[in-house]
Amino acid sequence: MKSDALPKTGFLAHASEGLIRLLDSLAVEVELKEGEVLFEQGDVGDTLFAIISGTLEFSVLSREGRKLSLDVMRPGALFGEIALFDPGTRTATVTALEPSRVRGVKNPDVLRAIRETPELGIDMIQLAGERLRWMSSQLNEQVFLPMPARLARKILYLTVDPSEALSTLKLSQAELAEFVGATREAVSKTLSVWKRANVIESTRGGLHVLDRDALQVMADLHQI
Amino acid sequence: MKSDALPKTGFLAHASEGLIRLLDSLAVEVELKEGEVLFEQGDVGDTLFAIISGTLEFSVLSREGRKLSLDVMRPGALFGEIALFDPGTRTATVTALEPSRVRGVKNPDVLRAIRETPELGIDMIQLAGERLRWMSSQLNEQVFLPMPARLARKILYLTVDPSEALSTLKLSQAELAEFVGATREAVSKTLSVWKRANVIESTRGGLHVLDRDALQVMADLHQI
DNA sequence: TTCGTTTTGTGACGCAGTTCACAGACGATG
DNA sequence: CATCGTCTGTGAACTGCGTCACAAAACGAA
Repeated sequence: MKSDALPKTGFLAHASEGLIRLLDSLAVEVELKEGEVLFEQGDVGDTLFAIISGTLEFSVLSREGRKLSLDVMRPGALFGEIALFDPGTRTATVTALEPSRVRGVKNPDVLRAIRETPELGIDMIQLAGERLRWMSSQLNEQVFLPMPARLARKILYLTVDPSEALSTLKLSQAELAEFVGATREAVSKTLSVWKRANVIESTRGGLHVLDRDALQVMADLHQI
Repeated sequence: MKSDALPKTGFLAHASEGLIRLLDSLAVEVELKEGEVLFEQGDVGDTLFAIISGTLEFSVLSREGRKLSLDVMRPGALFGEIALFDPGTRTATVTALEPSRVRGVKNPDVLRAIRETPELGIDMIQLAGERLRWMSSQLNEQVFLPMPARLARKILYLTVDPSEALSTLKLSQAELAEFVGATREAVSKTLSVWKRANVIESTRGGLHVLDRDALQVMADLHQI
């Protein structure tokens, strides 16, 4: 079961000992294949997860099945905290982008642990705070920024990963479009312009950032 | 200072004793005039607030000064929880819509109280969970729903208040537009249609809901 | 190599909402 | 009651982006 140690990256990098212990002792490990769904928006769930290895996608769905991807989560990330204390349905869908392993702790176990170790409660509130801040920024971008600015931001955000060499992003234009909340065609047209301006270069199923500063400018510009 | 007892509505209705005691003993009361800003997006803040009386507006701003109003908060509501444990700036602006009184507790006091009474930490996490769920639904609506559906939803949401008689909403069309994330003109045109269909009636600076069910339908329709 | 499939590139067209520009309507205030 | 500022209604023009409709690459498999 507990095949590997917890990564010391992401949220876990600065988590309290109580949380580490909780994840080490009471967690159940789950293995996910590429493309497999851990949970879906609307499911009832009472489990908090930590990523041991792999990358998972975090997205929300409209009633008609349109999808808005919000984040790619990496080892050390914690998620699923909403459903923990507020009994209800999941507000997002989490899918494995590659073979991954996560560890889950259930509601009652976390509650018990918090009553024993209040520090753990503070950890959880901090986690919720970060998520809230993040959601708030997403709402802001989606509402106020035009598509090209959102695209530039997502590309910048998704390529800050230190593990990836040279700012490469391996997402198809269709997937990128889901992150940006636009159509594949619109994304394709904007990327074409940026390619001609030597801001990025692209291959089938991926793209390189050549001029980060130029993208930074696009991200702030609210017209073209 | 503590001129009044805490209301037993909103989040405070089901809050733990520890939270009530915290707000009764360590909180500082603040009086707000109509239109006064309690805190602004970008401010640094470390205070959690509870509304004693009045109504406050919760909104986010774009860099260019465009505003998206998200909620009207009433007595018993708790807010400002993000900045509590995650040292950073406020993600929203809170303004008094009428003369109001709020009580605030500072970060260190809450932290100390949580370490003494873990139950309080669970309260806070639950609050954060509710807020997260709410933000998530807002993001969903803003991204996926066309303007008339968003308008119908906001009207329905803002008129569920039991204290107001007969589903009256006292907001100008310009203010409503800020809630919906659209222009005043667009809102005006949609309201005109609904008036002609006897779904609502409107006066200067306010509106009555006549046919809640019809609005309900509009809120779900994704076209027209 | 030669298919078949999945991605990418682009154009034509439509439409929801914005912007701009007024014209009335209402309610305060002198 | 006359006037002024703030709301409301509505049209015309513009536009960003979605929808539709292909064509051209890129890649895998046979």
